[in-house]
Amino acid sequence: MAEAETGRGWTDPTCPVARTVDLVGDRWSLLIVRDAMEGPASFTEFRRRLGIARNILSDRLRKLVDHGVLVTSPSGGRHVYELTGAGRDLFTVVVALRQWGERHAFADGEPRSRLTDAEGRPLAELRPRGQDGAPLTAGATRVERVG
Amino acid sequence: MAEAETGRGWTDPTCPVARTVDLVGDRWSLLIVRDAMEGPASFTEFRRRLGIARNILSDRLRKLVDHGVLVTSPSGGRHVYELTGAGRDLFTVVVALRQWGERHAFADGEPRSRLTDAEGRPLAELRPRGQDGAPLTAGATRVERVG
DNA sequence: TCCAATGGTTGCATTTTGAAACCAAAGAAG
DNA sequence: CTTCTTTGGTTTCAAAATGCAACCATTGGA
Repeated sequence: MAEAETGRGWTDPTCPVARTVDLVGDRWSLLIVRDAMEGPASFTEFRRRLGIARNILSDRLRKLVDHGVLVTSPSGGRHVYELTGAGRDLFTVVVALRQWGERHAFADGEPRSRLTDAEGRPLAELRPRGQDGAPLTAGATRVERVG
Repeated sequence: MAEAETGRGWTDPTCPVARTVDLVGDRWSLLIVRDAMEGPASFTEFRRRLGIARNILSDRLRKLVDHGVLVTSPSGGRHVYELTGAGRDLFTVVVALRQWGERHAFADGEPRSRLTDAEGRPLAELRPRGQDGAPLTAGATRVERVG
């Protein structure tokens, strides 16, 4: 039943937002991807860092592999999970979630982890922009519906 | 029990990514926010567009209001839900999810909705960048852990 | 040969989800 | 003022997802 949603079963088949949520929008997948951004990791490493139940982790890793987000090398003893190109491409989503959380999910002064460049400087804030580079609010955009 | 996670109960209290996932990372909240981006909407409008169960929609709307993502005007007969500033700020997250879905969640030629500017042109692709504007991959960044 | 570590799977109880039925308030229709 | 429809829910209950604990299989030493 890991493949049950490949053909139909999408929440909203024509919406790319809904498809992404269907694939990685549960409580754990994006946190697994977040940790995988720091490098290949084993089942046990994910488990220690996330405090996730074993069977849930097993299920999520299998689904992420099925969906082409992770690959695993089934060599002896110790499996290592690593992001694919599609998985690394989720970096933008993770950063967007992180920046929103920094702005809206903490009280002033609460301790929080930070994402920086190699020299310890914070990243620029992500912002939707037009092809000309001008920032766009939601009101300045339109969804072209296909149906 | 809508407030049970305010004090503790976070999946990973110091991580802004995890906090955001705790707040809006279920199967429906981000789709509600996505639709709310197109303008204020009523309970019934959300229900028709999403095909969501009534009680789940009721619960999610209440939580999103509690979390400061939506506001509702409890005037007669018909409630209207509208994004707050924090809610509109989720636009970046929605666009990031949409762009990833466009790249990785469709087979070639499958019909899909598109997001454009007011003139029908596609948006620029979101990319994490340093303060100097240079694109950054995950490998070129670090998470400063606080614990 | 035994033993510990890794990478899981299998119950089973709890929680979340969802479909359908029910309820209440506000207009509109008569 | 009474009835009917629309809107905005709540309640109920079955099914699915979740998580804890126990168990199993393979690998690689001591």
